[in-house]
Amino acid sequence: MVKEEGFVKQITPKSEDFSRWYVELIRRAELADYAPLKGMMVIRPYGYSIWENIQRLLDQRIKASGHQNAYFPLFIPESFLKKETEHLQGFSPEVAWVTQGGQEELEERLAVRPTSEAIIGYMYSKWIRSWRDLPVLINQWANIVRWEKVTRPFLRTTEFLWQEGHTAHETREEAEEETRLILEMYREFVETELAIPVIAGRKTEREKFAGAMETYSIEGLMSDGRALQMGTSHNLGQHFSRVFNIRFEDRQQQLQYVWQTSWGVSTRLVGALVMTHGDDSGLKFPPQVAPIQVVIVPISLGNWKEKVLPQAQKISSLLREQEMRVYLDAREEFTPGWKFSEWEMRGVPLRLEIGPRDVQNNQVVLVRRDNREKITVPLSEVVAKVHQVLTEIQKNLFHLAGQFQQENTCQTEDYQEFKEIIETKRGFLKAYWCGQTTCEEKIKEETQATIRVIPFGQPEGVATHKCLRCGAKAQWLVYFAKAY
RNA sequence: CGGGGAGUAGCGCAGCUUGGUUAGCGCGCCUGCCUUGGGAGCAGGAGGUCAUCGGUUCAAAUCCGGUCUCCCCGACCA
Repeated sequence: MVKEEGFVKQITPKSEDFSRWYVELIRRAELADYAPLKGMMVIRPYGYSIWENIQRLLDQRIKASGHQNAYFPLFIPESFLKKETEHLQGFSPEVAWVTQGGQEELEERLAVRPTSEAIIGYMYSKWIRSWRDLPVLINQWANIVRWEKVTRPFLRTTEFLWQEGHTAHETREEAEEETRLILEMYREFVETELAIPVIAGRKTEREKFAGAMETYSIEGLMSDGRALQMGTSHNLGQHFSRVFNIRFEDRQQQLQYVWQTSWGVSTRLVGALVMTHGDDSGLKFPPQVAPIQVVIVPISLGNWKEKVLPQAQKISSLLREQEMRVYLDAREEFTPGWKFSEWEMRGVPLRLEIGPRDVQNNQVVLVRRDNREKITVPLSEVVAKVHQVLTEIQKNLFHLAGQFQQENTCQTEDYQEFKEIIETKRGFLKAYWCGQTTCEEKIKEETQATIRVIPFGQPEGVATHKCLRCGAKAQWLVYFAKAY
């Protein structure tokens, strides 16, 4: 174990200033850089690679559950957006408009999609005629524009990348089932691949998606004690089908409006990875989504190019044959020590060192990013061992994040104590709530904490408790937190 | 969108109060030698429309105004 200090220079320690640490790290690790436009960023190759891994792993799940990918237009005519007033009102402050094409003023303004319910709803009304056409299970990978006032790299940018699923069903029950199934898919995905434990549940009326009947979400707890919404799944009911006239003839030959859902996760997940796992030395990526899973650093001593490098290259190909993402850092202009620090900062889960001594002894040295443990491994066992250690790191990161979440989740029935905890420790706060929006809003005003989620699996006897703020009969046990 | 802070070499900063030769420093970068198992050393070198536009002045990084961008704290959101 080596002291953290001195490993990474020029990055503000996480404990000292979390926000600075976050933005400095993202730029130094080359995940992203600011574009010369307000609130816009460039996702650089190293950062985009994470998104590609997220896409690949999530896309597999989306397709395995019967959905297909498609692509809808970037622009939405204003009249389409206006049809659903609740939806429009929810988004209007953050819609970007196109008013001119070439030299000509457009007759109708075009919205740059803030989400695609409207245009997809319109298309569905053309495609759906009979119950035999249902369900429609479509997903699109796309970019979205929301004119946000306050932006932060990955967490909230004016343009971002996401996946949005839009489905249409015969019955309310089927739509509800889809909504819940997708939320569960998100939970499993985020916990398995990103190693981030989340709380799944239902959103309150106030936090619901504009135009939705129900919104479900998964919420993670970042290591500064603030909550981050990491994925949402909406049961849209018949709101949009009534507005866009998406009707079908049911099994009893009756005309019905379809029941719809929509759901998405975004490039925000990359920010969640940074904030959940990173430390003072830099990033710490779970192997499943790490751009580079193993970095091989040959120790450049003496005639290392003849003795050490070939061995390193051989190991590199062996690991690549196993579909591992490997980078052999044979650059001569940097010393091994420099490379160690650099790759730690950039979050590579496992480093493989090989020097003259190791070649002599037919071995390599593995060093874990998560706990800095050094493991000497005989050459013959390298592939198996690397595989095993990567699996352990993935598990360990999830375990550590889970521990953090537990340690930072409190429950209280005392409003004064609630305020203190939110003020000092932050984290998740479980508390009873009467179900009234007015109470929810007052708590937000007074403490800045919002109800992140009404978790599934409510405990017995909630009604015997009192609302945290008003003292009325409790309806739910909910998770409060300061949120991003 | 309100309140506060900032923009000088790739990065981190000094210089600005009190305008005046050639705008500095550390790291990084380039060349060479030498090194390399936790961010090596020496020597030489390159790199700047001082965010941007305008104003004041004989003279502006420095003074005044507009704009853009970033950071922090609030109201809104993936």
